[in-house]
Amino acid sequence: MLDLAILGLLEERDLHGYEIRRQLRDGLGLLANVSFGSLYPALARLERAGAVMATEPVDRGAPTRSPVPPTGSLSGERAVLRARRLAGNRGRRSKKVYRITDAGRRMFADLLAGTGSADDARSFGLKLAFARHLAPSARLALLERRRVQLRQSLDDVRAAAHDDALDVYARSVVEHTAEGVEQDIRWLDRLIEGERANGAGPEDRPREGAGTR
Amino acid sequence: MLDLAILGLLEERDLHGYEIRRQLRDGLGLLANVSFGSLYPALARLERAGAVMATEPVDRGAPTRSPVPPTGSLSGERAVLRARRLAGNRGRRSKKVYRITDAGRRMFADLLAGTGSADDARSFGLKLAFARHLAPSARLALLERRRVQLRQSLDDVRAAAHDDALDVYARSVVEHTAEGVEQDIRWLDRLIEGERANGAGPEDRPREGAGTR
DNA sequence: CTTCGTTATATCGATTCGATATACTAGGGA
DNA sequence: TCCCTAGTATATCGAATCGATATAACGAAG
Repeated sequence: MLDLAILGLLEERDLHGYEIRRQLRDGLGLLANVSFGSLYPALARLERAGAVMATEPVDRGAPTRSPVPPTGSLSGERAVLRARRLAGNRGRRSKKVYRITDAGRRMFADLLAGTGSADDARSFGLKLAFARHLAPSARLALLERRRVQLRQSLDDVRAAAHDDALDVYARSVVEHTAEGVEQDIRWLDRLIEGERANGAGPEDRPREGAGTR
Repeated sequence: MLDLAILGLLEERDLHGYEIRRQLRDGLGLLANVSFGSLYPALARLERAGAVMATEPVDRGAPTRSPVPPTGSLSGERAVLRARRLAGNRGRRSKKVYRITDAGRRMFADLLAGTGSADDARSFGLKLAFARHLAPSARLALLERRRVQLRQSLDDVRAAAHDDALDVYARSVVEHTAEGVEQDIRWLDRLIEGERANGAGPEDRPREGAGTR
């Protein structure tokens, strides 16, 4: 899930972890508010899998220092770092800038088109946010798969609403959930209609429509 | 999160794990469909914490058998079980029926009233579903806390929508998210109004003011 | 000069999920 | 009779994610 988001951003340009988080939060809002506790392990995972590679930023004067070895005393470690700083190491904290690889691009395409684990609202929202990378037919398929899932969800939640053992509060929760699903379905229907209108053209032309930024 | 749901159901009556899952799924729908991979660890956790206790169901003819020891051969283990069955052990698979303790009831009250980790939609929905166990003032406080959070979310997601680097698909996702939050707020407003109308009655006098002081 | 806010990477424990294994019963055909 | 499936029931495993926390550097404010 996170992998998709990371690779999607790296398709555009090279980024470091902090920047990835910011773009996800500022760009997609709540939907993609990801914590560092999942982001950094995810980046390490993707690097291990060969989907991304870490590149040293060029603006460093000195090569990356090895981590400070534990001395058993906090002040000891601080002393080491202070010595380094005073010794003329004026470089910034090393940023690890990540670049997507060919394998990563393949992985992104698979994640985006694949039917696996697209069943929660967040995964779907993320996929749709990157839907410009899909061929029109695959985009339509994504929307229709999601619609089928939501129809099923609506049936389930309506069945739950018929349970007469619910008190006012539980019932309100269930009914509000149903309304949310209905709104989702109407949204999907508008998107599907739009896709069909657009896709009426002759061929799949992946003409890019995103801003350059 | 799961702890709250489990304790809430056990407040009503004793239940075993499978039944807890069914009631959560059938009663609250999507909001509370929980997997066994979280349910059973949660029950073990609560038992360790002394919040619930496992009681043997009375309808067993024989005491619970110890687990079949590994013989190194599958057919060997099957043979043991077959022998048991043929020997007259007609009992069902042992169900572990859980009962809430006094400590569990206290824990439930704390989880329900506590402001901690109430920030996601699922936790809030769950709390509201059990809101009949709250004093009217605490119920109102829960709703108003949630409303503040949603207002903040709405600001965030609207800020995201102003990002002009978004293509049509990403923008649609963000706008739909905003609509969902708006709908949530309207729902909350209806609930809050209902609470105020109800709470005007002489019923519940909470003594210590849950609001302004 | 010290404190504060921001940028930046990283790890930890806890929770949750999905998949899987095991055990038992009941019913429906072949 | 014998097997196959479906339902009930408990349990564990690995992986993903979160929230909290630690560490580090730096510029601006005071």
